[in-house]
Amino acid sequence: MPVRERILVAAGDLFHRQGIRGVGVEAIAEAAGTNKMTLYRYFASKDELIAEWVRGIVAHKEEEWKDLTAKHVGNPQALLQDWSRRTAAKLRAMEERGSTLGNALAELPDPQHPARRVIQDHKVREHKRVVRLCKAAGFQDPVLAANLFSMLLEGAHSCAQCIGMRQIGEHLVQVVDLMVENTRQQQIMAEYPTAL
Amino acid sequence: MPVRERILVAAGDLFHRQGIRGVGVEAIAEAAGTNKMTLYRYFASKDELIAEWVRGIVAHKEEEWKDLTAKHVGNPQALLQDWSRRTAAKLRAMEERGSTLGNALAELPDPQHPARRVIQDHKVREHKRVVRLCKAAGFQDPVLAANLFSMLLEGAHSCAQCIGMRQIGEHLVQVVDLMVENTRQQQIMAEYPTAL
DNA sequence: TCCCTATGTTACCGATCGGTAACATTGTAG
DNA sequence: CTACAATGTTACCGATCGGTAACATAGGGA
Repeated sequence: MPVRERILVAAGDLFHRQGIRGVGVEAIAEAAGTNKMTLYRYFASKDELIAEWVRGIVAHKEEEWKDLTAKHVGNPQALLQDWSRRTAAKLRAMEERGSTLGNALAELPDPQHPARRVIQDHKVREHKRVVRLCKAAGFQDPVLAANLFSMLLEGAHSCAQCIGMRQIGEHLVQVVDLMVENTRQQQIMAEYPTAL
Repeated sequence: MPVRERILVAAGDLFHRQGIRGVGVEAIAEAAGTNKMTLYRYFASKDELIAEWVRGIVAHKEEEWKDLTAKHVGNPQALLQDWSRRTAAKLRAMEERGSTLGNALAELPDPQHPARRVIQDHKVREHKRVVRLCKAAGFQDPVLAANLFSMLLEGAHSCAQCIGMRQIGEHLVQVVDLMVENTRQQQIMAEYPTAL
């Protein structure tokens, strides 16, 4: 594994577990099996390293969206359900610490920080995608539905820390399934009451 | 205003705007119109100051819950609606930065940190309260409903940063109203489709 | 062999941070 | 006035941090 990649992986691991501001470049270099000098030969500054790490996460998420749209072409309902299931699966693997990008946003209050823009742009793109999906899925108020989805998915990461990951994950897919099933059979939310 | 309180207010303001780790004790003392020495005569350490600040926030929230329960005694549905409306109102006043406690949790990864326990205990208490409310409100699956509420309310703070505060706030109360109206008339979610 | 590139090593810089000691100042109650 | 308690001032400590300079080492291709 090339040095640069090892540094990014080590940095990501430490950033996520100890917080961006809670870890120094020296610790990152050591965790990557190298030293500070080499790190600074690949990244101009710690902030640039942070930004590059965030860019990697965002790129990975966008890739996943590509997979999802390719897999469920012409079936936005199934796409939304799959999305919630993947999120729930990730929740189960996420111990203690909440959303990576959410935490990063909390730790980088400076609006000028390069990483902030990357995250916000990505969230805006994601939201637009969800609105489009909800429109295609036949929701009568696609923006409302998309905001509901976003709130649920984002909130799941926060709640999972204090309530259980398993329960939150299961209920997340349960609610999303209900919403989607509801649009599938035009006569809406017939079984929603039984579940709630 | 007594010194100790001024320090707590100044600290809270700076913590929220610049991040806990992004502000030094000297800046806090100056913002409070005093100096570092006096600060350390009231707080044993920065971590204790953080913990005390968090205790204040949590106490304020618990107080608000007392108000809510006193105001809507015997009417859990109205309570939940009022809760969502107050949250939406706070969202409108929250510029850029997300949930204060959520950010604090992200900035204090150490499980041993005194402030962490305070936040987590509070969230657990809050969740139990919401479960009890959902049971009283007649939801068929109170735990599922409570988790849904929690995800929505928590997620609203995250989403408000990238989508608009106003829109998220409005949609939050809209969805909560639908859920609550649904339990009021046993015949469930009749108008939910029209809205979504 | 020679050289060039990538990486490691060490030492260091200036800044900032949390926290403390010693002393000066102020204001108020008796 | 005096005495005491609260607050301000200054200077400092040790640790850590982000970042750099200078030099050593290694390894591979010509």
